Amino acid sequence: MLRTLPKPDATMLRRLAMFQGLDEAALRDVLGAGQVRALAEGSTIFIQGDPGTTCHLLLSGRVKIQQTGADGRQSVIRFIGPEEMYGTLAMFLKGGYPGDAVAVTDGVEIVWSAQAMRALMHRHPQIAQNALAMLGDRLQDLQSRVGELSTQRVESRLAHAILRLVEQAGRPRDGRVVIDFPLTRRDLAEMTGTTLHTVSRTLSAWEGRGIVEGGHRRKLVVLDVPALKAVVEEER
Amino acid sequence: MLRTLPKPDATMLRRLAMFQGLDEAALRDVLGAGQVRALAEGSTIFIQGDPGTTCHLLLSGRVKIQQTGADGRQSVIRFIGPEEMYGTLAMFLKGGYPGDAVAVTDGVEIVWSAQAMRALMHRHPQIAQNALAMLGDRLQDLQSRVGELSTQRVESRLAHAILRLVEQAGRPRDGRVVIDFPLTRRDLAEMTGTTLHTVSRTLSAWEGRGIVEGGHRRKLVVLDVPALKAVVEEER
DNA sequence: CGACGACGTTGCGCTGGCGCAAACGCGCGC
DNA sequence: GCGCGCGTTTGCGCCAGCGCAACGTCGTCG
Repeated sequence: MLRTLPKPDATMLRRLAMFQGLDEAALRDVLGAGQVRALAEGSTIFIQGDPGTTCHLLLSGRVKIQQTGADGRQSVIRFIGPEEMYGTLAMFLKGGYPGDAVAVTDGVEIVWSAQAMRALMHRHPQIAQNALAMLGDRLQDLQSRVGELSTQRVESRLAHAILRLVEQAGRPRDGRVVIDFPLTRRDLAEMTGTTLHTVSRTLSAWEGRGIVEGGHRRKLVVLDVPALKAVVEEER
Repeated sequence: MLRTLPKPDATMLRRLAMFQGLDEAALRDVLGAGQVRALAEGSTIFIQGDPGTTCHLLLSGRVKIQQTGADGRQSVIRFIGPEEMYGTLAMFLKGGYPGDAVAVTDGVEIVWSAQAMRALMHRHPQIAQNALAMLGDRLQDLQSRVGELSTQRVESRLAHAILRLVEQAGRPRDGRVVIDFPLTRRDLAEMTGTTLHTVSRTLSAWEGRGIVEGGHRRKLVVLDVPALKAVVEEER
């Protein structure tokens, strides 16, 4: 598993927000500083609280970031898809990684040591600028979620969460949208701040109305995206 | 109001996380690029959605950052106290300022244009690094609040919010802690994602138990900090 | 191939907290 | 000094959603 895999083309990095505005040579420099490795489904990549010593770029597969609160309650912070970075800010945080990272499917990623990334940022200040902009976006996103959590009701929040997943990981397939990685009711509950019971009930109701189709685990099919959007908009 | 006021000592900046690790000359450079100005109670400093063209450092007084959601619902993001910066990330955000900033008391601040701040970051890369670390902290804080909002109940959230205020703006006064800037029940409600009714009820209850003392508006006195902490910890 | 375990579904009762509504008190402006 | 208005308090009814619990279903491993 720790065997080094062949590296992808440096031009791939150009698509990433993190490496915007870098020239060819810089991209090769960036790529050269990282290690490619495989991720096995279910394996833990880093653990909440550990000092942030790595930066990750997922090439394929899917990774779940989850947090355990002081009271032991879990919450799912986000899902990472191909060509997304994660664990990047931990190197700047006193508390280390803010959550656990677990591979929910097999996958491949590039890893940089925090040291290497710091050196890269030093050699190419544009990266730090980009990181700042990305963090800003994340912050904004989180802030909107705070607003959402406190004002919307469960149904809206769930609809919103699923729409995010559709946006990020949805695979259109003759009119429907398929989210085909292991996504439990518990995950959805922890993403929306509710219980798996309520998620199950709501999803059942939607299934009855032809909005979604819940395969039993590891698959969620959205039949009617507009209907979900309607649920989000729904005034109380 | 737009009259330029005398600038404070450059060494003051050294206390700020944003300017850690800068030498004397750099601090003077930073200070020189900003403008000092007065803030009148009730005045609006910037408006949600406007392009982020300024960075602010509050010297005295108190500023409230609030957000209006798509559904028109308001939420209070945070309160700014002396020696805190705000509006700093808006220059990196596509959406401009993420919220409105309103002075809740008279005050004095330093303002930099986004241009000037960008130039400063370019001349002193350490500032960008510091900004990254600060953003990271903010992100972490927000993430914990997301968890809190979704799992804790109103009472805990309210207690937590008040404790934050005590921490940040509390003035110890013979055993009690006084928060002496205009803080309405509505503000507290919008900070904790509840209604002013529930806040009022809860505060009344606490008043009965000798935990707080609610002056009618513009003042909140916390008599028993440990009791509040106990409320936060309280298992369901 | 049978049993176990993880995940999902559903019913039921309870309650925290919201919406509505009315009354009150403090401070401000006239 | 008087009245008006904002902020607050409090009562009441209601319902979304949680906790508990039992049951169903699928995948897996011995």
